[in-house]
Amino acid sequence: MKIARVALDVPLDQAFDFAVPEGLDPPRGSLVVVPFGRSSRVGVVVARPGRTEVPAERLREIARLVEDVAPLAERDFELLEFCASYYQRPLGETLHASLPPRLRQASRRAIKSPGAAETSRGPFASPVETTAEQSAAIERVGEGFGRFHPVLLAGITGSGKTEVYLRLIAQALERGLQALYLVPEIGLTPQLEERVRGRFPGVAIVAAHSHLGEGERAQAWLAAQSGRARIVLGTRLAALSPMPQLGLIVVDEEHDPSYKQHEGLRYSARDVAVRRAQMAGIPVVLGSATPSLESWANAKQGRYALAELRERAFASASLPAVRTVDTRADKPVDGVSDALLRALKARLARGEQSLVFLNRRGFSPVLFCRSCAWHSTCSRCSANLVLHLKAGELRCHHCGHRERVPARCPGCGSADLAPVGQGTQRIEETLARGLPGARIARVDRDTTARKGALADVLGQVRDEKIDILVGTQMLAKGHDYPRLTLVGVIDSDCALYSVDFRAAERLFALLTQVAGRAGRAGEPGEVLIQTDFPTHPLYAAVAAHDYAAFADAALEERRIARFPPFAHIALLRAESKHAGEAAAFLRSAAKLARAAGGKVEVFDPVPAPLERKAGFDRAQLLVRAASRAALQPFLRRWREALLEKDDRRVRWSLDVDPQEA
DNA sequence: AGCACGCCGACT
DNA sequence: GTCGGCGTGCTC
Repeated sequence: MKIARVALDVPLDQAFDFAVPEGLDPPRGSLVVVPFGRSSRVGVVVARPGRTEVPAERLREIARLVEDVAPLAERDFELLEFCASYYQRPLGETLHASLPPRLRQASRRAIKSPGAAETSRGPFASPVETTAEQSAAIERVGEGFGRFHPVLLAGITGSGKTEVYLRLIAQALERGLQALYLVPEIGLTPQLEERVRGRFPGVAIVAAHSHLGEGERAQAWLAAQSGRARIVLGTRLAALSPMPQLGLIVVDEEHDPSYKQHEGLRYSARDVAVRRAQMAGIPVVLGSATPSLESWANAKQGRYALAELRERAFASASLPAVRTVDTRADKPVDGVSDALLRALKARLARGEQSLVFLNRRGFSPVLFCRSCAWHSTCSRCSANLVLHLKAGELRCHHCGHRERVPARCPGCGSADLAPVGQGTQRIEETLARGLPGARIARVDRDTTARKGALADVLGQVRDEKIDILVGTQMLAKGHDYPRLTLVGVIDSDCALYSVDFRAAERLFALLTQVAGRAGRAGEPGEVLIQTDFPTHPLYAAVAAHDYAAFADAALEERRIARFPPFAHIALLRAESKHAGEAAAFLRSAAKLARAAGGKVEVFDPVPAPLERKAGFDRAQLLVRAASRAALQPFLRRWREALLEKDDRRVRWSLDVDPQEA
């Protein structure tokens, strides 16, 4: 009897054996439909053992192959095996995470198969000349075709990194290879997709991201897997899409935190991309104006090649002048300092556009009672409820809970309730009051919930129907505004005293990115950062446009603290509805870890940054090792021990290379 | 994860 | 007397 070992989308480490029916002989990597329990599921054949331990009466038969899907190629399969092993997740779950939702369904509608498209192999003309720096970068990467060749492309905003990517992709296509182009976010910015399509006429290009419909997702995946698609342009999920002739990987904005998945298989698409390039023996370009400290250290230590773009691609575009506004002297009124208000007025008078950036939506982050010190808190989370004045609601930004704004204090009955602090709504209101006649648009998750709403606003900005944009970090990413000459930053100091070890790195990246929005088309840009710490070295480095100075100082701090990239860490997260049980679980997990120890340092369990979320008590436990080689086998042993003592009242997960710790 | 089974509390 | 809470075990 023929046997197939099948991995299913269940959080179990083992695969399940099935009998293979007459006439079928599915190789490893095949997608099959199997009866499981009382339902039918899609599984992936992970092995074809000669025999099975499962008694014949319990062995069930594979129902059928999943139609129209070729088996996963061995190289793609091995990448997913690596991910499962490295990120400590069951193989079945990992394989399924890489499949588009529609292919995971045992019964589904047919997927429209696009005809075999002719695809152009170039040569592809470029509409622009490259600078000497760009040419050097292209050469630096291009010499690595056909071998593993990781390159960090560190290029200031506006230095023309995209042109470098496109020229390299052209080279890959001309060699008959596929290219994978990863970006942090694509569903909201169709411009890039248009640009890529415009650049490669006649080439089959697919986008892969979570904003696609299920049918489109499945089609894109199949096109990538069959080799029909020559360019896959996508977000982190595209890092796992199968590509038989992959010849080049580009990871744009490689420092961006959205490359890390925060649930299930907690992979870093950037790290997976590098590993994938290594397995396939191909070049990978990591591009950023503010590289992650990991990549910067890799480049400095020679593990990655380094290509730098220090000048803007258009000589006319100078870097913006970045200045701090000392908010101890120039006290902001309702969030806005006099200096910022005056600068905005000057732009209005000149018919230029401005952007005011504040990473907090809503009207004010808390409602406060002046007679009894009551303040609005979420009953299910350890967080304040944010006042959303227009909606007349208090909302929790962590669990989604909402309630009506009380007319009187729930604590003492006083009517003296005051909004404390600023959100984007309040800044919008402050500016409308201070700048009568200005055309202001707010852009945050609340105003862009509707599909296409963001594109509409950005269109209005382009058509110069908007004078001032107020918004959250949604505005920081990739859009170009030719008439925008001023960026105001309202309150970024909170990141300076965050407990998160990456907070400074993220703030530097964010400020550099928003600063890059100012003054692109020949007009000089200005950036005003409101702060209580105008002489802080981080702001000084942002003002000097000196990433290297910031990064080298930050790396030195990491070295002293023995944090990544000078150590490798993992976080065991636990949560429970029952008070204290998450912490208790972690205490015994720490004991197990110390027993299994070896070269791994085990910290004490601590409450999670958001200690209570949606009614769950949350805690975490950090472990640290000098190298991946020391950490990985420890994690494997530890996880097995934790699975043994599994307590269903506690949900737990391991986060390898966590973003926060 | 789902889904069944099974054993104790408050209600049509 | 039952409905249903969640603790436990199992899925080839």
